[in-house]
Amino acid sequence: MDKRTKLMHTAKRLFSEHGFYGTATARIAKEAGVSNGILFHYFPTKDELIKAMYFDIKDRIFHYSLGQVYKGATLKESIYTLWLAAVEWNLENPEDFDFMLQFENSPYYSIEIEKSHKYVQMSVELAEKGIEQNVFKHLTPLLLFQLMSSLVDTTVKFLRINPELQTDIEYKNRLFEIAWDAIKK
Amino acid sequence: MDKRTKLMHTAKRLFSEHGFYGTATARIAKEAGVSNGILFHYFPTKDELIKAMYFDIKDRIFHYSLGQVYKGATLKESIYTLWLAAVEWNLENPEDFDFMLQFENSPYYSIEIEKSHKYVQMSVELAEKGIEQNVFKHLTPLLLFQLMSSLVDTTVKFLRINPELQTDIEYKNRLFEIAWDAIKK
DNA sequence: TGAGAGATTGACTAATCAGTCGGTTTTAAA
DNA sequence: TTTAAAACCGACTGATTAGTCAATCTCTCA
Repeated sequence: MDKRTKLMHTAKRLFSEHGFYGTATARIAKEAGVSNGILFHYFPTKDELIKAMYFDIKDRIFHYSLGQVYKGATLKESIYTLWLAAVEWNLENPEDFDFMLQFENSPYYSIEIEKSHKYVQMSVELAEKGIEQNVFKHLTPLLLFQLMSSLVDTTVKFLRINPELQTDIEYKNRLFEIAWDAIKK
Repeated sequence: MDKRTKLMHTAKRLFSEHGFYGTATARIAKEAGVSNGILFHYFPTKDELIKAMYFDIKDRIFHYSLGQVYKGATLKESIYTLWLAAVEWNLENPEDFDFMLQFENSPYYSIEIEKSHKYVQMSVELAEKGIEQNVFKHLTPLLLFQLMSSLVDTTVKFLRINPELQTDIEYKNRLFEIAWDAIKK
């Protein structure tokens, strides 16, 4: 693993555990087993490191999710697949999940950053389709996406403290119905 | 206004603007117009200050909300009243809202802290009632509350970037239906 | 082989930070 | 009026911080 990746892994772990505030750059470098200088070689500032990590995580969840949906699926099937992919990815990557929550609720975050990512753009397009087909409530597509996202987050938080339910696909389906009922007409 | 309150006001503004990380205690004291020492007289550590602010905000939103619900209301009416109270309170107190989002998604937060507050306890009791009456989905009461909360947050974020909709009560009712559909059976 | 570019080091620094402390003023009750 | 506690001040400190830099190493390709 190259040092840039090592740094991001270590940073993710420390940030999710101690927050942006509680994590010194020197500590990241030390625990990653690299020199202090190389951190600033790859990431000019601590903020750049944080932002780079955000885009890296979004990229990974995007490619993971995209691999799951298939062409012939109905709208509800597609939404279900994306919902489930998001839930499971976040459960399997708890540090990424914690990092994202912190980042998206910090002053770093803005609506421009959110809109700039393909993952959001794809989801918004899907929302538009659902509205056109009169399946979704007639609301701003971006809002529908944000509602879904926040329900995914809440679901993940809940399944994290109830791990015995994580393998119960029947229960997960019931959790999906919450999100579906929220946006469907 | 006493100095303790002044400090909390200033801290809230600075934290919501620059985050916990970006706000020095010395700056809080300076902009509050008090000495550095008095901050640590009232709050032994920066963390204590942050936690005290959390409980203060929860208290205020709790008393505000409680004043709105009336005895004879149906379950849906009560939920609507609480939903609307939360949305409007957060819109009117954007700094409190930003602070809460940051806090609740930071490593400071835990499920124990959440459960410890009366606001949460009251909401959970209401959720239990809804489940008993077969009006809500049969899920953990705490989960139903958390779902509602996250939908309130998303709604507030949305109304913040669309201020022209903030006075449109008809539109707000449609936004409430999202949350209602999510939890109702 | 050699030259140039990028990767890597770790000691270093200037600034900033949370928290302390010795002392003064204000408050309120006795 | 006395007294003691609480409020208050701001200079101070030791630790920590993000970020720099001059030097060395490693890789690549001509």
